[in-house]
Amino acid sequence: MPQIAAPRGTRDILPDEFAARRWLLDAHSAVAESFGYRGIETPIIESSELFSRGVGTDTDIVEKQMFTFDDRGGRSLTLRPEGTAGSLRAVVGAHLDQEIRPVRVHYAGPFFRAERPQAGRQHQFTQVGIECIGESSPALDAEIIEVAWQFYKALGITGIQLQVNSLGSASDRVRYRAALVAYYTPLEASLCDDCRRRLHTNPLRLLDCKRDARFVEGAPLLWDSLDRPSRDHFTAVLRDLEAAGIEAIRNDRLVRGLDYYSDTVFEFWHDVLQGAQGSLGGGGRYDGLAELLGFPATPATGYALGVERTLMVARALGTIPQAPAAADVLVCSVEPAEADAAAGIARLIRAAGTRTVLDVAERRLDRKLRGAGRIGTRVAVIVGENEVAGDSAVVRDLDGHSQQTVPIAELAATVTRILGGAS
RNA sequence: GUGGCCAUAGCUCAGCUGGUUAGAGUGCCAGGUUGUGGCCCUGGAGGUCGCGGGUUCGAAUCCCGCUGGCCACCCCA
Repeated sequence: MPQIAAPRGTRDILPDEFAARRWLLDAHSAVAESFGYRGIETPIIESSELFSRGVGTDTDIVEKQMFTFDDRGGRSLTLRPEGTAGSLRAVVGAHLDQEIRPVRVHYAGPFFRAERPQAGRQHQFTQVGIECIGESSPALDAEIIEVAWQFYKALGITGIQLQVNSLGSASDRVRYRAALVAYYTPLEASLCDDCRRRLHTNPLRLLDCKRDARFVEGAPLLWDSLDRPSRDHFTAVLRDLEAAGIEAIRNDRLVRGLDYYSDTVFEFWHDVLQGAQGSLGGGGRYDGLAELLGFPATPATGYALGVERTLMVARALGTIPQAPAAADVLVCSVEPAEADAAAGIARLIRAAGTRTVLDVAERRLDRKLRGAGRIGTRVAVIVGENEVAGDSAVVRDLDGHSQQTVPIAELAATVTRILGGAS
């Protein structure tokens, strides 16, 4: 019978990697909370409509990357492809923004997109993110970027490249889109296949075509279509970033793949990862999203960062801390006759708050001690015939190569002292 | 979704133009040391050669399909 494997595009997180992820996730929570963000968790399945209306029907995500299915009542549900729409639905739906403004929240969890899998691109992937909901101040755009910046710093990741741009208001974008289409339409015959498609589906995407770069040079600039408030907003964001000591690279061709963005958009890149994998995360302002979802107009801004890709960078840079040993102490019996006594001693040591592994297998003592070295415990406690007779145990300091016979009453304290002193 | 590369012990890989018992290193288990680790020596277990079909006297090796991984593109985390 064929063995069952994890589905295509999904992976198991085994203990070594689990520790590294927890390190990253804890760092993100800690940094976000240091800015006053509070944790939230929203459903992994949502109404398909949340994304078709929120993210946009013409986006790649909604067109071809969603895992969608009908529930038993015939309602269309979707495995969430991104976190912003759900977070906004949750916060505004619960009227949290009626109590405190802005509402600052952070989250972490799995997301799903049905693209062809590749390193750093899986059907199921993980993002950490924050959303700042209820106010339109440019200071908040700068604030969320600073949170991300501090997060990378906490991970020891240097060399992050921050790109920023402004998409302007919804009406600015309509105006700009028209200007772009007017510019490209006469050129249509000379465009690459992808660009001809983009011209009709998502004209803003024309800007990041690599093949038709020569046309991009002469294309109208987004900035020229922005009205005064949007220009002022973006100028203020740039000023705040500079004041925070964050280097931002203006990229007037940066357009994000989701329809709900307006004004500030940004992305984080790192060049130790090749190609598109270097895109670590991004975000921006989405003042129009709440209305698209049927809620009262509510300005908001936020970001989402890819956990797997960030870990790839941290691994490449060697900033992931060594995973702690699984336990501090190995308790082993010498002969099967001492198994019960050894188990009791292990309980005693655990009760004192020390992580303890018990080995009462029928094998030679030297193999058990070798196992202690493999696990990485710093202390071995040996329980043999003599020790049981004397209500004691041998406590061996594996780093210090010394050992002593200790009465059971003093065992836990002795172990704690060795562990405390050795580090 | 489009195109390309790849798939052999738990892991990293070797296996020449098809040839009979598929190997190495490492890890695992055991013995050397009838109660003391990290080194060393010896032995052992462990493989439907990703899956299915085809060509052939004979397939890990050649062909086709499938599955999975990787790479580029699209796009994005």
